[in-house]
Amino acid sequence: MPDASRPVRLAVAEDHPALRESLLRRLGFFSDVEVVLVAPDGQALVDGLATAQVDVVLMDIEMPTLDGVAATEAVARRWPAVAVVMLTVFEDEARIAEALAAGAAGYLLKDEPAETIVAAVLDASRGGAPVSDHVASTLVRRVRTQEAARRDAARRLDALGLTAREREVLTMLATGVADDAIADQLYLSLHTVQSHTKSLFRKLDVHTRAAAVRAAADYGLG
Amino acid sequence: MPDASRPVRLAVAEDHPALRESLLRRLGFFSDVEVVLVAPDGQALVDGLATAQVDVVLMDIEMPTLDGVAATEAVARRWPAVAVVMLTVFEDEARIAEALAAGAAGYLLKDEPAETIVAAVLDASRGGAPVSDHVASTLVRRVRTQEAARRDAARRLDALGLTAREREVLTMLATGVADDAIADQLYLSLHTVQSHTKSLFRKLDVHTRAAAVRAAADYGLG
DNA sequence: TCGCGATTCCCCCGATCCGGGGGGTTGACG
DNA sequence: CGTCAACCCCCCGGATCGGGGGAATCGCGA
Repeated sequence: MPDASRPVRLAVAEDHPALRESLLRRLGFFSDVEVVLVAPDGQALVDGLATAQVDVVLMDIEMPTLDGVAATEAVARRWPAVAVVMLTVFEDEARIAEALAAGAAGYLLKDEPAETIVAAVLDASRGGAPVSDHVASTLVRRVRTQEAARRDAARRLDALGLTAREREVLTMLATGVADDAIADQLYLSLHTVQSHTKSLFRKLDVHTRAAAVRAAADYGLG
Repeated sequence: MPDASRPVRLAVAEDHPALRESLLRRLGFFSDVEVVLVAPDGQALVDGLATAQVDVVLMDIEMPTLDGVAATEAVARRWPAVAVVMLTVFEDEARIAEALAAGAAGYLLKDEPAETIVAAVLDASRGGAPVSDHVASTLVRRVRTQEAARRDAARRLDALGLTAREREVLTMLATGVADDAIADQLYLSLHTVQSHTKSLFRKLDVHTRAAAVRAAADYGLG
């Protein structure tokens, strides 16, 4: 963990020579970051990290020998204290999610001015999650869509008019448990559980247990 | 849609008088936003929007008569061109997701300086999704967790060593379709499908069709 | 007070499923 | 050229499922 009194020790992984030099030159104007490692590909970065003391990595995605996502995964596994910030031209949701899942702390687009990149590096070194505006917008859209779908599913589930007991039985049924096991766990007769499942099938408009499990999953149960 | 030549027309919904006045005073120093509507609760905001021309709303969450989330939902439904930016002390993921699902364009925490709030309002008026650093961090964490879980599920699915045909059958089975229907759709004999499902049950380590559907859902199929 | 829905329990029966078993053909890979 | 995995087909018996009845109790609101 760096403290505020010394510059953040930075590694840069970028295969394109011109972009790399341009980035290094622009970073050179800032005294609060110090580039201590430069790598033309992911493998070189991982090798270099074995000896260099690094706080933050600025990571390109498209690189030979070991791409940015795989390199991020390797760094996150072997040096969990190192914060990786992606710096790339790709702004699609899949790529962003992939990088974050691999363990990236932040995600910047390459058109950011140097001040923003430096601020992001400092933020990441303090445990923050710096993202470009456009990336934040993508994340917001993703969460919005997911959450709206979840709420809509819950609303449709409510609209089915299930009783409390039916909902309870459905929740267990949704996990793949058989009727007799449900009966045991709810202290009911097998006949009673079958009676409830019959009502459930009618209300869910399904005719097989498997379809009921599927429907329950679609409604967000389990 | 506002253009750059005129100030952004802003509405403020905040029930706490002192906070509201403080916010209005601080916003007053900026010429690129103009507060055209002030409401002490969600209902008053919605009523006011019927007559006022507003580009962006700064919305508190805890308010009487109509809370910020419900008000956001109402605004998003009736005036989809109006961008709502939450401005609140709540920073928990559930609250953030709820607000975004309701249609909020951005989400700011109340300790932001006035410059940041104004910049966020301008961003929102241009279709952006302004979020405080801490909120971005929460969104990143959420996406990271989800995506990592998804990838892990896919990895475990691969580890099962299903054949292409089995995977195909499982995908259909997971939707609740019966064996004979699977046979029809894949141009197979019922016996063949049953043969595949037997292998699937063994590899998935389940003993009922319902549990298989459940397992498939857990592995991210469907 | 009356009725209605929710909950619980029970019976029956045909269709389907589950888990064994058995084989045959093809194609890839050593 | 063998062999092994994948794919396909078949049989059967016991268990379960799905759908059809009916009935008693209880609580809550009309």
